[in-house]
Amino acid sequence: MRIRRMRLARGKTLFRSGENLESLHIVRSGCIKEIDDSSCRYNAMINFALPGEMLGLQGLGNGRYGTTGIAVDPSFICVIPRAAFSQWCADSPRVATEFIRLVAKAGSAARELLALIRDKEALARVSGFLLNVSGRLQHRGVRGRDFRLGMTRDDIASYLGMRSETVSRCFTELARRRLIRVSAKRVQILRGTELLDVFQGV
Amino acid sequence: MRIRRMRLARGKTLFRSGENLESLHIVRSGCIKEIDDSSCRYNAMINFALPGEMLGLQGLGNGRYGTTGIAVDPSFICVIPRAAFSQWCADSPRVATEFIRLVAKAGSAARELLALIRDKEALARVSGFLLNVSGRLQHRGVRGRDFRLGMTRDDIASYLGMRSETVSRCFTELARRRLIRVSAKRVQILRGTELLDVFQGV
DNA sequence: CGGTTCCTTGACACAGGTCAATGATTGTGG
DNA sequence: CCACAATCATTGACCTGTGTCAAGGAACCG
Repeated sequence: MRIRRMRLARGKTLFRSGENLESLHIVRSGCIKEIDDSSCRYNAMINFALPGEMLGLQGLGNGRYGTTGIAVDPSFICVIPRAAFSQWCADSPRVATEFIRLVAKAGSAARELLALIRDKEALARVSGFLLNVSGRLQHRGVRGRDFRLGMTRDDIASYLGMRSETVSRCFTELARRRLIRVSAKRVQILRGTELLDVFQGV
Repeated sequence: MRIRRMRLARGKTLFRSGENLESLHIVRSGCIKEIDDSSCRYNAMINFALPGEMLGLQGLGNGRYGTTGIAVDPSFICVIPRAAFSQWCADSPRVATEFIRLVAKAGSAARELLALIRDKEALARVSGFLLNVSGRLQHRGVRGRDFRLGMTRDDIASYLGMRSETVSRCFTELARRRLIRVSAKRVQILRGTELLDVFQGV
């Protein structure tokens, strides 16, 4: 049961919702979005994985992928066969406990997003989203203030529970205030502190 | 390491956010709401546990309670010491795997709520909420079409990402259409099928 | 029985959804 | 490498759902 590596072109599908969960994945480079195609909404993005992050954990609940994973940027992926994963858990309770921890953490990500969407207005959501991406990139040691957002505005909109027009307006407004700079898919964070203020609704 | 049972009066706190996770809990009767007091919002309910359901799972990620648990009805609770839980996991990989499943499922509940809030308007959210409670009660074999909602309108509102006034208006509207009957905290579901239609936004 | 908390209802305002038109970017085939 | 088409992003004008504020009534509790 070897761990494989693979390349995935933009727009290609890594796994499909409902399929048997054969492998877990780790993103080495690029970006994979998870969409919920069970939803009536078209293209409802419910998560996205940046370099260093894991995919498929929530599917362990019932052995099937709960989402469809699509590359929004050319990506490089580690593939961990499920059998290997199960073997590790069986071999070592310590590993199993660690995985419980990981899965629980994946759940709390959903909870954070929930809080963002329930309690904040549009501009705060977009600020929070940008800070979240920035933080996650920095956490892995890369360029956290100047990055490419491979996903479309529609993806971001469905992720944040709003419309792409509103996302666009928020980007424009934050740029007008000189907190960020945007050109197409490239985003620069100019004033992180003030962006945090907007996020927290000061 | 015995499993204890305890009684909890309405309004009493079962555990507090940030405290060391000493036990997991199962609700035998009554209802426990979990609120997120880290949020700036007052009384932000992020979950509630009905009879037969487990509490605290998402806290396994870091060994602390992530929420505060409060009884909204007089409740009867099973207390499982964390040490007992860890012991089971260490003794049997099978139990550990089962817990991974449970924790993953707890995460998917958050995801469902997320979908409800992102994609549906107020009336659909309230319908979905009522169907959810009804289904969970029936799942445990009890009166699923006629139940008491111990929590306040404010709790429901914060759970569903809206205002208590709007929750009230939705209840009134559903009652006007004769899909439910409401008197204070008592709710009867009269036409489940049509309620489902409203939920799905027909 | 009186006070407190909770619920309902109405009037009004505004954030964000909707629709439509234009411009920018990306991808493709010659 | 360029030209053309398709997709994606931006902006404006308008409209609607839900938040906000306020007032009155019902339920609950000591």
